[in-house]
Parts: sequence; C-alpha cells; structure tokens
Amino acid sequence: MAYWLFKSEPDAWSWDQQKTKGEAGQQWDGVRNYQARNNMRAMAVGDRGFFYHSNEGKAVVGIVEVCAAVHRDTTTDDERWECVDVKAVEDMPKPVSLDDIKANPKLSEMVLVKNSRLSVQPVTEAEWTEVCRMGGLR
DNA sequence: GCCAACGTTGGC
DNA sequence: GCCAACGTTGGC
Repeated sequence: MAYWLFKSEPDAWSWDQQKTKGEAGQQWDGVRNYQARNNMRAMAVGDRGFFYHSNEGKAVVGIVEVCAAVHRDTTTDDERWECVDVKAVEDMPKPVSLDDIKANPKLSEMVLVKNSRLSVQPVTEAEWTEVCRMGGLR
C-alpha cells in the first residue's frame, strides 16, 4: 500500500465537508497540475492519504482512503484532467501542524516541506508512521 | 495583503 | 525548443 497527502483549502473543501460524504466518498476534483494528476494515476484503491488543510489551519487533520481508481474529472471537459475518489477514515486525534512537521528532523524531506505548492503528494511509509504517531494514532 | 516559488503559456 | 511574461499557490 502506498501513502499520499491531499491538500485542500478549508474554504474550498474542508475535512468536515469530506466527513459528511461518509463511505460514498467524493472525487478529488479540481486538480490542474500534471504532477498532482500523475500522483493520482499512481494510486490504487485502498491506499491511504493525509487530509491537509492549507492556508487556514495548515495541519494534517484526518486520514482518507482511496475508494475509486483514477477517472475523468467531471468538473471539466478537458480530457487531460483526472482524479480519484477518497473517503474519510478517521480524525487525527491531535492535528499535526506544518510547524510541528518542520520542527521534526525525521520529516525534513517531506514533499510538504520541500515543495509546498504540490497539492497531491507522495508520502513515504516512514513519514506516514511518524506523522500518525505525532497525531496520536497508534 | 505581500511576495517568493513554481508552473504554464505563447511568441519567436 | 527557448525563455520572458504571466497566473496561481500558499506560507508568512
């Protein structure tokens, strides 16, 4: 299983909104960046991801699971753009802020730190485990 | 609200 | 195919 990080501005699509979708999940639409799209193409159903609030909050607030493989983004006619569906799995008991992540030497290579503008990012297993630990999971 | 970093576009 | 101009993102 692979791990990912999905970034969203809470004004546009928040963790609370995501949770209201429940098991049905929601397509992660609106991505208009090739790197981010390619990351979604590489996803498999069952992969896990962090749900990160950018701008407002700036923290990992929850865990999502990929529940549908990559498909056309229905919010555009442009065939280039595709997305996966994700569903909320659980809250971070304690949100892990960007400051917390930057302060942790183990996480200094995270894409979130290195390339803060990429909206869908890969996360290594070591990074996943560490952020979960910081957030009070397991 | 500012601005640096980055990605995309389009003229040549 | 290069690169300047432009637009967007997101941390501060």
